[in-house]
Amino acid sequence: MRISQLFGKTQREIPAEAETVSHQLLLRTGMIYQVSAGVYSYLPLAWRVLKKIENIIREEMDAAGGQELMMPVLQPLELWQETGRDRAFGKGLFTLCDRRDRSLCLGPTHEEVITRLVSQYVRSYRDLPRLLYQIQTKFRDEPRPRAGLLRLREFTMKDLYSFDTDEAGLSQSYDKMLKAYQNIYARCGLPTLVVEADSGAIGGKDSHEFMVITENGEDEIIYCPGCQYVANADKAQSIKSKVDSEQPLPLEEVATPGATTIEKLSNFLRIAPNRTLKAVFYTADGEIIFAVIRGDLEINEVKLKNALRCFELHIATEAEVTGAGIVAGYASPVGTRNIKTVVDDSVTPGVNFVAGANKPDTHIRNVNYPRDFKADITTDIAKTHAGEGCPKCGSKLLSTHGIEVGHIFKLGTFLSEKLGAFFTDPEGASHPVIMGCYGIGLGRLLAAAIEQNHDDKGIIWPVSIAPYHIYLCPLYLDSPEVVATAEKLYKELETEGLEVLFDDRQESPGVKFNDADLLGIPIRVTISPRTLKKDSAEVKKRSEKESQLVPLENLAERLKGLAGAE
RNA sequence: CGGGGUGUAGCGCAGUUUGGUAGCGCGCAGCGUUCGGGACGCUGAGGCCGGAGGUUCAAGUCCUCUCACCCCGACCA
Repeated sequence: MRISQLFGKTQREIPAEAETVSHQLLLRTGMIYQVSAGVYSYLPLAWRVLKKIENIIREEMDAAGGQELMMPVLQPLELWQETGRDRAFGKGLFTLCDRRDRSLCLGPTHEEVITRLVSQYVRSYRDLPRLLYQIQTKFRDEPRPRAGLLRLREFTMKDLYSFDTDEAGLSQSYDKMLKAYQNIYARCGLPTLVVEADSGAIGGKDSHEFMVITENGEDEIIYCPGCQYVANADKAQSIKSKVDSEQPLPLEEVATPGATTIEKLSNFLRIAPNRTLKAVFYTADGEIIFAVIRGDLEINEVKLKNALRCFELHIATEAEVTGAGIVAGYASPVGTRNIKTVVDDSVTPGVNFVAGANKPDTHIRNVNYPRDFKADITTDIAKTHAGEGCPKCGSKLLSTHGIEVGHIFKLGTFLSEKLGAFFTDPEGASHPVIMGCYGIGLGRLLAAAIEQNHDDKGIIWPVSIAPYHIYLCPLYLDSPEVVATAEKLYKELETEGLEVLFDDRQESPGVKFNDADLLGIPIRVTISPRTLKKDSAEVKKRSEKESQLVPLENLAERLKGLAGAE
């Protein structure tokens, strides 16, 4: 490709819109153009990269036994109502009406469609297992699209769905995908970490995420230096510090004017925060919920949401709280009736906690579970922080950040049951098909690759996903010899199957070199009167500082080796 | 949805306080001199000042309403 003909231009200045490195570089290189929040056009360079990523994914899916198919973006809302997941996605679902006033949605994913499809064609255990996948545009009305391609409303995703007869089969499918995913990231030049994850709106049990570790990633990862434990902070558990048990003492009111926070309360009463109870109100699908946790801990809303099995959860508004007859700042589980209460397991050992009294400026001492209050649910709803003890080995946990570039789930049977995907076993009995699903966002992968591979000059593409292999860079185009050599080499290299970006522009060396670095093409080949004196070209890898002179004679061969080798 | 911010040429910005002919740098076009890490000179093109309504002799600037985008929080590939 001749740069003079290429659609798209590099930009010298950093667009004000962009804060993330990948976003800045994608804009500066002229690879993407924003159409609307979280919606982009992909220019030729970006599209080439995306197609390469897509092909790597396709090859690995096929190698793992996947069969590619295609399903629609436009889906009847009814299908989503059948599984109830229209509510799970909530406002994230793009919905619309057709001319007959039928409700449709733009598919945020395709489990419903494929499960219905499978229900039609899978009848017997002989039809299983199956691994089906598609690479398709998906739509999610994200509350906040951001960081260029890292969080989009319209994005391309590869989704594979597995269908098995039993748990062992599901585990096999799951492992196959886990390995296939590791191959994909390795081939894309992206080191990733496999992390235990929460399954969110997709639902299901086991779930892992693939994380690219970068300090500015939006996910927090908790990991253990002592063992193999790694988990998303939303999911991570830890050993909660212990507070010595005591003999339960009788309840006792105490005046605590102005002590509306745990900090003020513990200062006022001169007790450690872990001897107090923190009470937080939430509204879960419209119902007021009471969450109780030890004062030194915080509530993890993802865990709380899972415990409640609700669709929508937010901290209760003041109106919602007072409407339920509760005094904010002095709320207490003691004596609270008719409100569903979720209690963190840190609270259950009795240690004479201080809790609110449900009246202004008053707390109660010596509150103990279950003597003084009841819990509808007792489980772990605490945020896990670095520094706490690893749940597996007890070492101190550490934390880092990452970008989620893939997510795999064991779904089980809830979708197949609801959508009627059953098979008959050898004994003639009917069972729901056991499902798994496995997703990778292509744009996100591309952005993560840039986050991971760049310097202050620009992108440093891994060869496997680079838009071109070679940046052919002739200097001094007023020299006929330079032009002739470059033109000849351009044809030669392309004949050899190398992908060449030919900088045929009449620009100064500085401009060309800077663009070469910005665009991050793995190998730069410079031709100038200086190199021609030695019948050579200068070859420089983007990833290395040093260049070398290579004789023109077998240059094509040498370059082929370089491009293939990485 | 809550909080913060920004909309003026393709990009980065000034101008808004105090209303009075819309500016700068980069980029773009032409000519010339240059040329191994974003060269220089001259000439030129390019603007519904995000949109609507209002105040005024006069609005980029003042008032009202609105829209879009970015950033921080709750969601996710």
